[in-house]
Amino acid sequence: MTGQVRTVDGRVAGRRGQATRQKLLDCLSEMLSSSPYRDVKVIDVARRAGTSPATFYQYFPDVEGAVLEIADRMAADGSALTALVEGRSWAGKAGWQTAQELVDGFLEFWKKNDAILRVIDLGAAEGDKRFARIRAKILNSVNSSLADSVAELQSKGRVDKDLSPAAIAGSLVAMLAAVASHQKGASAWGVKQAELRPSLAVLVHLGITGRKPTR
Amino acid sequence: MTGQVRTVDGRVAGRRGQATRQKLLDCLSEMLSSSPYRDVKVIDVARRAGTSPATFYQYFPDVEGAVLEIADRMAADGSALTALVEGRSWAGKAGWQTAQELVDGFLEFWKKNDAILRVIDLGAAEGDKRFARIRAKILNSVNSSLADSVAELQSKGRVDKDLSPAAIAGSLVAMLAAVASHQKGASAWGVKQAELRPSLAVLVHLGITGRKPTR
DNA sequence: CACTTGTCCTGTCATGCCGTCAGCTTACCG
DNA sequence: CGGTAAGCTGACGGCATGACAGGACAAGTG
Repeated sequence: MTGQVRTVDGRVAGRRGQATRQKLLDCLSEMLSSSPYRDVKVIDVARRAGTSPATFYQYFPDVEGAVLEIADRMAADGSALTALVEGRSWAGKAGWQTAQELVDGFLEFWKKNDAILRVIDLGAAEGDKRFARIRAKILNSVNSSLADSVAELQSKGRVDKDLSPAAIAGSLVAMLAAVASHQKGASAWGVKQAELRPSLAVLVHLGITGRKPTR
Repeated sequence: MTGQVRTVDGRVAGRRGQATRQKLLDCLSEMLSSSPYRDVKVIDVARRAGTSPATFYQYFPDVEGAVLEIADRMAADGSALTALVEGRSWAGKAGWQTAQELVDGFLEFWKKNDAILRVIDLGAAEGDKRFARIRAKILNSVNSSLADSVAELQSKGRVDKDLSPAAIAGSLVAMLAAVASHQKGASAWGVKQAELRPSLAVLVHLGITGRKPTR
């Protein structure tokens, strides 16, 4: 599946080359965490990696290209989110449990990858299809599974039948992503971190099942 | 309240100066809509405004400074969102009406100002307090009003009392903002635009009142 | 061991944007 | 009409970008 790693000018990268390439990606990741996306410069990344700008351009067309690579890898890793919803029950106490674990997993994942996720979100919002695809890949793993649950509860008459399951699931997932990406600044709008988790869990449970959770 | 407009080097701006300044802001706004934030350069803005980069730096410290100015004005304008929730009822059919109009107003506002709102969101997520404050200013107008409604319904026993009203309201508002900022790309994750509105309205109504809307 | 081959890195260069300054032009006012 | 402050820009040093050719290095070959 993963073809050979290639440089911009078409050579195949060997062991040493892949190591520097990886180091550049790592340093770029750190830079994204510590400074605004707009101010991340190739020369800074190269310096931090102990190499020169020319080397960077041998492996990536530009900063955006490298960011896409990081995002792609994280997207693959992000399929771990699927485990949070796949095969879970939304009935009774188990449903409350499911909602809580989904929220926790989401916040955790976002906290761990906040820098790159910010950039993906921006790219997608700006209309860049490559970023939009990656964002969809990450969220869809949760999204489609939630949509299935909604559709199932619809057939039992618990949820309004003329609503689109995908739209409900998508909105809830977007909510989780949005809150997660601003969780650091939550206190700025007068909410304590600890209050966020239960509230989100209740909202998710309400949205999926149409009922308040039984704890 | 609004002090005199001043240039970077301390002069007071006269009629002509304020016009140029405004033109620069307008052009920057257009640039933000048409190209990625990362690629917006001072020289492009200046060229489009029919002036020189040096002039830009006379009125703004840098691109970010000008963006903050645009954001600030929009935040003032954005208090129009307050009208969507202030003094509205969440009971019965009126409640469903309120939810729908809130969603509509939100999506509309976002569609009109998507470019600048994207940048504000990014800045806030990156931890810049100036952007966070502006974002809070926009969202708080809706947020606090919603929180009041939740608190009121809590006292009637309709909503769980150990949940933070501010956290619930904040999460719902974050959802609206997130979906709004990705509404163009909604089809990418398999949802039609038209399906979004009712789903969001239902979720908001559920979150605030704890009950499905009666239509 | 010298030689070859192909990968890997960097010095260097042209180009273009950044951010600042001195200085020129324009408008206003007594 | 002269003085004063506002308004604008040309020009400049500095730095990032992106391309290239060539040197360093490791591994295989006779």
